[in-house]
Amino acid sequence: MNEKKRFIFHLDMDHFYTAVEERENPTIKGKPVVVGSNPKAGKGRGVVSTSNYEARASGIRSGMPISQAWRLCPDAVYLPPNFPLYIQVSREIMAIARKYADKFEQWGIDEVFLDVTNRVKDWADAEVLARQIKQEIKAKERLTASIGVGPNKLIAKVASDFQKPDGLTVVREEDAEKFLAPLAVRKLLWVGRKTEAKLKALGINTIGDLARYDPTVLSSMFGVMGLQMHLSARGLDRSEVEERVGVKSVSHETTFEEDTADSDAILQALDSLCVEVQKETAEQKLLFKTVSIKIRYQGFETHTKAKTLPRLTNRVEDLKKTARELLLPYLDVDMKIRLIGVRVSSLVSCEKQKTLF
DNA sequence: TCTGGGGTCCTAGGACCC
DNA sequence: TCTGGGGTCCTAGGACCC
Repeated sequence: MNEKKRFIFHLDMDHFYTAVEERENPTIKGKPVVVGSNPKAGKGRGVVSTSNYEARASGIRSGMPISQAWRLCPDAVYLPPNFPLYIQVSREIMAIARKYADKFEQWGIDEVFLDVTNRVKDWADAEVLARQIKQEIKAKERLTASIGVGPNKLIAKVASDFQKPDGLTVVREEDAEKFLAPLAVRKLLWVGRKTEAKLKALGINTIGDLARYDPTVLSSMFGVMGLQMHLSARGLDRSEVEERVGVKSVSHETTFEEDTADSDAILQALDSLCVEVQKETAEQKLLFKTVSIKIRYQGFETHTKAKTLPRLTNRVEDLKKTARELLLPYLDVDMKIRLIGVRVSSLVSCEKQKTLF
C-alpha cells in the first residue's frame, strides 16, 4: 500500500460569535463581550457560548456557567446568540473555503477541514494557499481565521488551535510526533474531560506520554477508542476529509427558567417542541420513524426514552402523541423537572421515499 | 462552579429471524 | 431437554464535538 502524501487544512474562525457581533456593532469592540444565556445579574441559567479575548482575560471560557462568567466580569457586554446571522456568515465563509479545496468537510458552524492535496506541491506551497484563504476571508468578511496545516485531519486540527487568533501553523509530516509530544492529551480530538481524567490516573498527561504507553492496556480500557488514541498520539490518522450529507436526527430541547413539577406547563412545552421539530423536518422534506424524548430532573439526572413507529411519518399529531406517551411515566416521579427535549431520527427524505414505491 | 442547545458516534444488551 | 452462530433492529446511556 503506497499511501499518498496528503495536505490537509483545518480552518477555525476566531471567537466566531463575538467576532461577528463586534463586526456588526463596532462600539463594543475592545470591550469584553460574551455571547450566551441571559446572565440575569448572576442568577441566570445556562452557559457561555463564546467570549472574546478581552473577556477571556478575566477567565471566562466557552461552556462556563453564565452565572460564573458574571461573577468574573459583570461589566462585560452580554449578548444573546443571533443564530440566523451566524449561519448566514458561516455560509459565506464556507463558500470561500470550498473554492480552495477538492474535498470539504464542515465541522460545526465555524470550522472546516479541507483536502488540498491536488492543489499544492509542497509544504511551502500549502502555507501560501492557507495565507490566501485567510486573506480572502479577512477582506470579504472582516473576520479572522486560524488555519492548521498538516498531513492529516488530526494534526491539522491540533495545529489550528496552536496559534490563535489569526494564526497559521504548518506541521510537516516528519515533525508531527515532536510537535504533539509536549501538548496536553486534552488537545487531541476525542479526548474530553472524562478520558483526560482516566488517562491522568494512568500517569498519562502529555500526548508524548500517551504515544509511549502500552496500546494493549489502552485497548482493554477504552476499546476501539484506545487504539485510535494511541495512533493519534503518534500523529497517525488515515480518516478522509468527507462531505457530510444529510442530517441523522433533528431535535429541540428547552431548560425551564426554574425547575418545575407543573404537568400542564411541561406538556405544553413538549407540544411546542414537537411543533418546532416537525416544522424543521417538513422544511427539509424529511420523514421520521423514531421519536425520542429527553428529561432532565433537578440535580441533572437525565433520561431518554425512544419509540420506533411502525412506519415513516411527518405528521405532527403522531409526534405529539408519541412524545406524550414516552414522557408521561417520568412525570409521576417525585422530582422537579429541569429540561425536556424531543428528537426524531431514522430519517428518510420524502423524495427518496417516493422512489421506494 | 453548577452545568444550553444542536448534533454524532459507540457500546451493550435484548428481541427476533434464519 | 438443552441449546449454535450470524445478522439486524431497537433501546438507553454516555462521551464527545462546536
